[in-house]
Amino acid sequence: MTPRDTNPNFMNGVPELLILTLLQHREMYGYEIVQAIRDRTGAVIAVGEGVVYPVLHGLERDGALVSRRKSVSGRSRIYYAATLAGLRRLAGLSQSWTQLAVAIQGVMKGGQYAQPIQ
Amino acid sequence: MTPRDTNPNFMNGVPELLILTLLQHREMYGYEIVQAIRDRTGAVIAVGEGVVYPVLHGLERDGALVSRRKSVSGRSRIYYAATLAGLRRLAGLSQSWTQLAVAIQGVMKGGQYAQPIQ
DNA sequence: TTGCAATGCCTTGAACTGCGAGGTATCATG
DNA sequence: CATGATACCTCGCAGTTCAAGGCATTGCAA
Repeated sequence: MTPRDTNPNFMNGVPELLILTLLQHREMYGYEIVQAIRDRTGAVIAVGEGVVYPVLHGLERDGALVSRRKSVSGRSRIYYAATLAGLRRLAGLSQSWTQLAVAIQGVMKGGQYAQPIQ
Repeated sequence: MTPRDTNPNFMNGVPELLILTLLQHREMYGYEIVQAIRDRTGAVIAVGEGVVYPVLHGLERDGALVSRRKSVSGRSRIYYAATLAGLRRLAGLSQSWTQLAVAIQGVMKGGQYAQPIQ
């Protein structure tokens, strides 16, 4: 039922991977996640709120995350934490990504697979 | 004018990267490229002809590739070779991809960038 | 010889993701 | 009191990729 499962598009799902990775150990809220991704990647990856919030909602709908409202110094925030299903999902995404990166790296390094010209 | 340049989508362009990488040293034809990508990635990446041919046409239109018709054992093939512009484009894509992979790797490995909690 | 698989080219429509732009509200600072 | 930062959200577009199909030829097998 989840569209992500029916579509074998090999590239997508990186925002989801990053978000789950960040939520792996401690709970965070949306706005914080946006900045964490920007900061930790040296602004190489800068996913906006228009990406993060829908992903958070989708993951919660799928039971990969749970949320709770919390007020911190007069600010109302929605903290998200990974569930067991979320961690499992992370494991899958993580493996897929590694596999992909290795495959691409392999083609780029190239040489060893190159068949002799003619 | 090239749509690829106006869209800051950080994920895309992998088929293009792979194709230019393969054409870096020797000319190949579309059908061959499809299989080369499948073979060299251990079927981790399996872009179809519906992906490869449009990319080839676009790259040729942009002057990154040149094509020539060739008949080999009764088969008519269109061989593509990278131009200087194509090699420059490959260099850019290659760097972008590496940057992206490193950034994601960094978040996944995690720890070292993590700001102290509190 | 007749059919099927592989080779080789191509296009089309749909799907999905990701993005910018915009909207709301609160708080702190100048 | 106005501006920027915080914090949430949604909408509709755009771009990439994909599956599915169509066409023609070759070669092999039944």
